[in-house]
Amino acid sequence: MYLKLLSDQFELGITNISSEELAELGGVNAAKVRKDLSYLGSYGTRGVGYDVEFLVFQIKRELGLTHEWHVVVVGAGHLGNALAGYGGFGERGFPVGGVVDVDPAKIGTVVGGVRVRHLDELAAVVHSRKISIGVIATPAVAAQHAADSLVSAGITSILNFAPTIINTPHGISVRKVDLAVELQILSYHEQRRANVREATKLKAVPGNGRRGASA
Amino acid sequence: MYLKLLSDQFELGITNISSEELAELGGVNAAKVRKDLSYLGSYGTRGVGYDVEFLVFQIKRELGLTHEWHVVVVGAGHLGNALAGYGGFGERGFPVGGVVDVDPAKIGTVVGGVRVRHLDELAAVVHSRKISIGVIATPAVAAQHAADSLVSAGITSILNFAPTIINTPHGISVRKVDLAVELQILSYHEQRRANVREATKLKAVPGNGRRGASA
DNA sequence: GATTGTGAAAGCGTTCACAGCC
DNA sequence: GGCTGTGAACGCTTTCACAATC
Repeated sequence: MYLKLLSDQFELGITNISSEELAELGGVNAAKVRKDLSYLGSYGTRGVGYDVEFLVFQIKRELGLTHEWHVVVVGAGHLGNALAGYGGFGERGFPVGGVVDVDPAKIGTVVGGVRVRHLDELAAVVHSRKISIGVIATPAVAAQHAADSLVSAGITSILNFAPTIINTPHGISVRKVDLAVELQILSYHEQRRANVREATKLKAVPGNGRRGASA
Repeated sequence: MYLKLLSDQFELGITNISSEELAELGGVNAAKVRKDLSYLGSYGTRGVGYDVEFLVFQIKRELGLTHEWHVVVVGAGHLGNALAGYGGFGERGFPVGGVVDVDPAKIGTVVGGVRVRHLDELAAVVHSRKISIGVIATPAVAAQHAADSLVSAGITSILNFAPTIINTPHGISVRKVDLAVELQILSYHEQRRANVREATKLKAVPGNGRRGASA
């Protein structure tokens, strides 16, 4: 959040910012901002504030965003195509270094600017392009095989879009984007809204108020 | 998490479960399980445990998952196609009730089992199919217009896949799936691994150990 | 005078421990 | 005896408040 806010401010030409201003932008407490930023080091100036550009650099350094991380996408279907062509990938420091699939019809086609190669060549692709992150964009049944192939190829960070949980050895970082869970959270909000509407409707009917109910 | 674990156990034929067993499965504390479940009501039986099927129903009821929530996908590109055809959508209670786009070439084609209609017809699609959740799968530049159209059509829950933040009136639930943030988290893990490798390498070189460093 | 950096206090979620119940 | 439900204890995160610094 700090990286996003500070980058935006820098784009707007703001060179210096106080914890109070930053807290306002992020909707959090100013003391929390100062304590959070203090973990990076003592980069503020008392009576002045923080240098926006310097802080952006320090946060990027901590997150490992001072250089690019190449990603390989496993699966050249609609999802693989969407991810490889996604505006937020290459532009934000994660260029697509490779796309692999098992479908002969897809191998050789160009997706996201790179030529699709066979899953069996994954290790070669990973090593020649210095790829460090793998993205699984296969159907559920192929996800575990994709994960095993990525681990064999030396990948230690995996982003899983398949609707199934993958098993990996200890030491591998896995993030799962679960669309069903996202929708479940939204459905919970919808359900609460429906409950409120229901309660309001009941209250509006005379004689239906709960007896003895206090404010 | 409880819903997932309990559903899995029910599939396996387990009809009763103790907080201890459930805690073990979820890798959490048994007291936490009991306290969490107590918010649903007192559905356990002392000396026995919880009825798995009953608990699954109660959790689903709380989350609003006892009936289906129809979704409309805005954007029939690769991402829209991937989402509409995603294994975790319809099967998990979120059938795709409509897909809309603005590209004349896409209108009329079939995506995820439904015919693509024009964005201008969104309100009609939403009302005729009783749709309550909108999914934005457009390029960044079109996302705000998509959001405005969804809100105008009466949608109150939006799942945003576009790489930009959308503005909505108060009372609208918005979830954003930010691929760049997912990758940033993985890059942080990679960076830490790289730091550890670096530190190990330095330690391995004789005479490079930090003087006065304790265990 | 303004703002940071940080000990101390407050707040909050988690865990313990046991009374209550089957 | 076994297990739940929950008040109390604990520990971590957030916020306050102010000395240190520009």
